[in-house]
Amino acid sequence: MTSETDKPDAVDGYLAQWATERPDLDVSPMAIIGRVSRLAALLQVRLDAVFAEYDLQAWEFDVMATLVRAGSPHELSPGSLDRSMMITSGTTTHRITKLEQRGFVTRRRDEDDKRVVHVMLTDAGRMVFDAAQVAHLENERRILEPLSEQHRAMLVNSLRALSGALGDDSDATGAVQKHKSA
Amino acid sequence: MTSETDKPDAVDGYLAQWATERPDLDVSPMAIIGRVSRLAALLQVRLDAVFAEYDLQAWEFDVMATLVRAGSPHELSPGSLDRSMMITSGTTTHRITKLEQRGFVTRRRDEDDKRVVHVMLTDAGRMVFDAAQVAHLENERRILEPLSEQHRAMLVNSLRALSGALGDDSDATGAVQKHKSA
DNA sequence: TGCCAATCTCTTGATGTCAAGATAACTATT
DNA sequence: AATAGTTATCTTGACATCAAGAGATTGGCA
Repeated sequence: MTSETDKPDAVDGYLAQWATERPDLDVSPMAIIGRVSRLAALLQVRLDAVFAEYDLQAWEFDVMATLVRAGSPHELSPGSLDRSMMITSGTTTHRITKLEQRGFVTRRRDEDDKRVVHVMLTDAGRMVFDAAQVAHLENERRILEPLSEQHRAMLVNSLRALSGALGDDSDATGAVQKHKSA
Repeated sequence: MTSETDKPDAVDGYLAQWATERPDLDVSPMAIIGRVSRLAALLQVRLDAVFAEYDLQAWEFDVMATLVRAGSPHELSPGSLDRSMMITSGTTTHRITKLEQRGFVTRRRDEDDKRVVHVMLTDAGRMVFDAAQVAHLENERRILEPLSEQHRAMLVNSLRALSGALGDDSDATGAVQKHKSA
């Protein structure tokens, strides 16, 4: 089931401990799910280090990336940001306020629908983001550099399959319904 | 590079947006790193739902799992828990205190070295954990059920390769040095 | 037209986490 | 012994996040 060719990692260590302590249990799903969770945490540390060089938090980069990705004029409503970033509306308010204080985004009320706010990236925000993004992508490339082309292709394919198992299709804007298990 | 056989997921959507907005940038690393991060968040929601059925937070399950995994007599020092769980000592203190209040663990000072504390799972804690773990593993199996055996094997192998790229070898007890790149 | 339900943003209070440092206990060297 | 450095745990203050709901605005339907 698991290849013997690769060096055992920390999750292999966990699995071995469980095999000793609870040999009656089948803990094999952890080989996938536990690894995804652990790898995400390890990756985050590496990504944060580069964001810090630009005096940015990962969540600040995230907000700005979402605005840039949206295309010109690089503005979205708080509600759209909620859904894109898998966070609650209170968190979005907080993030926008902080970024506004730093001069990276501005708030503007919609004229037609006065409930709506438009969050727009400022020139200063765009400049910081563009610089950070280049470094961020270099960092990501550096992290993946030890992987063979075959391993990268396998990762993309199998991770996409896992996305499918989780129902994360391409028109899922990012929203996640908590405690609503289909 | 990326297979065309699988249904596009949300990350494919992001990549397409970047291809439109910044065609000059090579954002292909996101196909792996972005997916791992997103999948971890999506998985966490699914795992939390089952923990909630046992009135447990994921971090409570984590602490108890670490103690059980350690083997009889199911006790570890706070420092060991820090390192196993990739959290800071302050967080560990808080977690132990909360679990102690719920009667799931006890603190005991070491007789020989009075700096040291032993955190031990209580019978009540062990009973709750054992029940939750069975449900948790069932949940993980259910999540992975849509995946073919081939996809699962690919996932394990390629994720382990990514562990290797991140230097997460089997004697990495869980400790992560922040901002100490190489 | 007037009102009710839906929509959108923001507020509040609680919680888990971290960084930095305080406190206590041990160890090695003199 | 005495002291300095090391180790282990806990404390403090700041902060990002969430759940729940408040406040404001809009749109549909009587």
